Amino acid sequence: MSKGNQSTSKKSVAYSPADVEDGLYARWLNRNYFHGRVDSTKEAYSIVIPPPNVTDVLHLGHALNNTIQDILIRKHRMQGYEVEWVPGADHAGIATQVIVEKQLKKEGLTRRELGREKFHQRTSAWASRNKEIILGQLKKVGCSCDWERTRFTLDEGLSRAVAQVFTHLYKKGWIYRGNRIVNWCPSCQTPLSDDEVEHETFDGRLWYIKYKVKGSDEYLTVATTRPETMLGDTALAVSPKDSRYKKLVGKTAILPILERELPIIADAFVDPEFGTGVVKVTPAHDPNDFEIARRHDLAEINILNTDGTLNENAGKFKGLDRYAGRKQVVEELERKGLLEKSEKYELSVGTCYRCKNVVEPYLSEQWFVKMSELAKPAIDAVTGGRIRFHPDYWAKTYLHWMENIRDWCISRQLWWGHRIPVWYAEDGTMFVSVDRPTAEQCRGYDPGSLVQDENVLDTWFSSWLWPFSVMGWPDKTPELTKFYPTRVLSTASEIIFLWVARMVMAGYEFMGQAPFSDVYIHGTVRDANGIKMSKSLGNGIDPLEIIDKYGADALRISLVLATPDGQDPWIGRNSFEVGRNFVNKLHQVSRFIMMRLPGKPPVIDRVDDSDLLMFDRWILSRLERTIETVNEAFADFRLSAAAKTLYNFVWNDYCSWYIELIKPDTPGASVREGSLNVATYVLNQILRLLHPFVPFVTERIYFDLLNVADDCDTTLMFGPWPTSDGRHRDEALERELEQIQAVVSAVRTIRSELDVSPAKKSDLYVRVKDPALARLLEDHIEYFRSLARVERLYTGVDLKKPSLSASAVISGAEVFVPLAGLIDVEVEKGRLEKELDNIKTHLEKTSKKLANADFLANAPPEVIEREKAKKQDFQERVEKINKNLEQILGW
RNA sequence: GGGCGAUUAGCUCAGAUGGUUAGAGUACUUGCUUGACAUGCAAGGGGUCACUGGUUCGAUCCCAGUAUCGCCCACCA
Repeated sequence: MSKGNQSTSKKSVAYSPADVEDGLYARWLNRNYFHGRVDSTKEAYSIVIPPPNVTDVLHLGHALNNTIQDILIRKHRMQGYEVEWVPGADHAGIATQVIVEKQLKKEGLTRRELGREKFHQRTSAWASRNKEIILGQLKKVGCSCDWERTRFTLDEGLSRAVAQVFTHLYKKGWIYRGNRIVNWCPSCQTPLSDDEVEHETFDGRLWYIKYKVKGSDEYLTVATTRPETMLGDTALAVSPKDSRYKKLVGKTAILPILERELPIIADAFVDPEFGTGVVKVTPAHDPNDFEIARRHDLAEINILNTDGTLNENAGKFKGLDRYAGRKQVVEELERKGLLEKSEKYELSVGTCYRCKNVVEPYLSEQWFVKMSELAKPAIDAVTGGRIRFHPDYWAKTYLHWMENIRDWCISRQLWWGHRIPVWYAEDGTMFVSVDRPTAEQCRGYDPGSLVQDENVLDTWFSSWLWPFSVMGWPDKTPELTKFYPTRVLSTASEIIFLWVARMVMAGYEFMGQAPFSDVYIHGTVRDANGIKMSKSLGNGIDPLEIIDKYGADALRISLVLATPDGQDPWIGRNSFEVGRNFVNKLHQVSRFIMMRLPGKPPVIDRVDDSDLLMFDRWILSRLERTIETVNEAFADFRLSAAAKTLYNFVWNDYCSWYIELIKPDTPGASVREGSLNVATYVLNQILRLLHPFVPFVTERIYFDLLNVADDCDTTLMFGPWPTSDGRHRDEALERELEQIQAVVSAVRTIRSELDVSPAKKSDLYVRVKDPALARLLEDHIEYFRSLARVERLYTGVDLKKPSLSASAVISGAEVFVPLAGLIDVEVEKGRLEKELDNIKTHLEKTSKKLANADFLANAPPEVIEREKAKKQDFQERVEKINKNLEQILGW
């Protein structure tokens, strides 16, 4: 066989996730492993998925978020909890409607032409298609959701919950209908809640408009960023404290163009320091002006149509778009000499979070939820520590919003969503009821003649109920009893207000307790350049593409490793190689072990303590330390740290050192039985610890290790999860191994720097300070012989340096490798001088410290002792290196 | 205007009641087809821990300020 063929045949031993993942997932599903049982006696651990919007297929952010949840779920399932992870999707009111209307537009249709019924059918079909795609994606990622309990925010059950909540709050007086200034999106033609508005900074202008004072030649100048709104002015206002304008209060000004008479009023809202100190009052298009108008009983003139064009109140500007209207108003003012000036002005304007158009403050009649009472228990829950944020600084953000909470505009002039459960009689009488009012409920009216409110509810009005509505509320279901409250809510920071905060309020109001105890806030996924991934920028990465190329396990562990706690991960396509390589490494080391295993079933769950050699005890000590660190990290929701700990343990301690140390020198020879047992035991523990992160490859290896048929009942999924009793922890042993590692590394460095072929073995001389180290090395030379390419080992306290040998000085020992004919004197000299410089620097630092009387007087004794020991060590090494250098010069 | 976070190797990030020779991955350089793995092994180079002060015997770590970047909140007409 040619070399080329060999290398291709070698490639085939690489782990192939595509051959493993789908089959295992189907198997888990078939066996119903993901289903949470309400009649279980085990303690419950539940999570509800943040329901993805049906508008989008999953992106990397979802992959990350759901991987995090799956890790928590799988770990607790292994720990013996009765686990429930409720999946589902959100109907995403505005977002979905905007997309479907765009599709209609392409076909030359509008939703009105189609009619409400047909529009709803069409949207519904589109949404459920997307929902299936999304749920399929979650399965590809490996999420162990309870698919029997999949929910959709528009499901019948959840819709009943929504209507129930509406009527409940209405009866309490916490839902009201009123004329208020709302954030109106002229493109979506619906109001938005304050939290759905995104503020952006724009380069705008400030126009100074002159208003004539009636019966005089005086003019008042008013500055505005939206000159077209002057068409809706119903007053001018000044500060009551402003002496400049005192005499004008009570007089009348003339609105330019429309020539309407405007009262000049005094209101404390006006800041005399700002602008000209005079404010135009446009009650229908500015929230402050609206308040002023209410105080002064002013008229409210709406100048806009719902689509953002000017209406009949705009006079000759009627029909113009708001911006065209602005331009023409400015031009006309200029012609009339009523525009004093205009200047550049940076302003922040609200935009629609769905369609990105600039929203208009707009007076209309809408439904609102009064929030102040709802917020109280939700504030207490966080200040009282019953709900914890991770990282905890998000609690501040949450509390700041809660403490300044404003009423929530919940009605939307859309068709896609939960219809408001309010019915009207012809005379305007209103009935609020979960279902169409019965004859009894609307006495005196024919129930059939009642007309339901045309509008729907904010999409968040259903998602804020999610933690209990998915479990069947308002019915008292076994699911609610067993699985409410949930444990953890995992999400990115963007929806803390829109969703998390509101869920807490709903949890207290309707269930009497918090919906979860911990809120895990992870970062927002950014691309390799730090730009937020988004559809519109096209910099997103499709998780399925990554799964196809690298596998779901690689996707998962790579995401977790790349996501620092609380910070935004920067992810490029090659970020996933880290995980792919790691998964393969795990697969390879398992192969190594399995190749050595005798035919009989291996012992995987215990070790024989009486049959342990040094390295066996060492890896067990390291394992227990790793288990402790991982469990601590989980307790603090530091998943990335847990993953990193495991990554390092597997790759460095287990593969690079332990396996290499127990690997027999001669090819094909068997590994010592006791060590093979330890290696297998540790592998089993590794598989368990890693299973939440990389469920597929670990389960696959587990089957192979036990050599079980695919249709057996074996699985890692139900644990046990590793714990440590510290029985094998041995610090002294770990120190000893570090000494061996230091010797091996020193030899490797010498050989590498002097360019010695790995094929060539060499002798090793180690001059030790403490005979114990000599014994340690002598006793274990057979284990590290091949790691350091050692032919014969010589040790001793007074060992003579062999001639023509390269040297290295480490703590407590000198290492000599005789390399007659291979040493380039200059290279060796360079090496030693460099090391000498390095040690000298440290020696200086330490000496300086110890020469400082203040240090000696104040530092704790153990710190002084440590410094002294360091100083001595450095000193000895400097002397030794110097000696070795002298010798070289003699060559 | 207010608040929050970040600033450590070319890049992405760890780090510690304040005393470690400041680490990892990646990229880079060199050597290696070694009977688990080239998706690998070994070795190497690379850092005034953003800046300025302060506290301290000692600061990359604590405090204050500055700068830069990012995010959130806010009725600056």
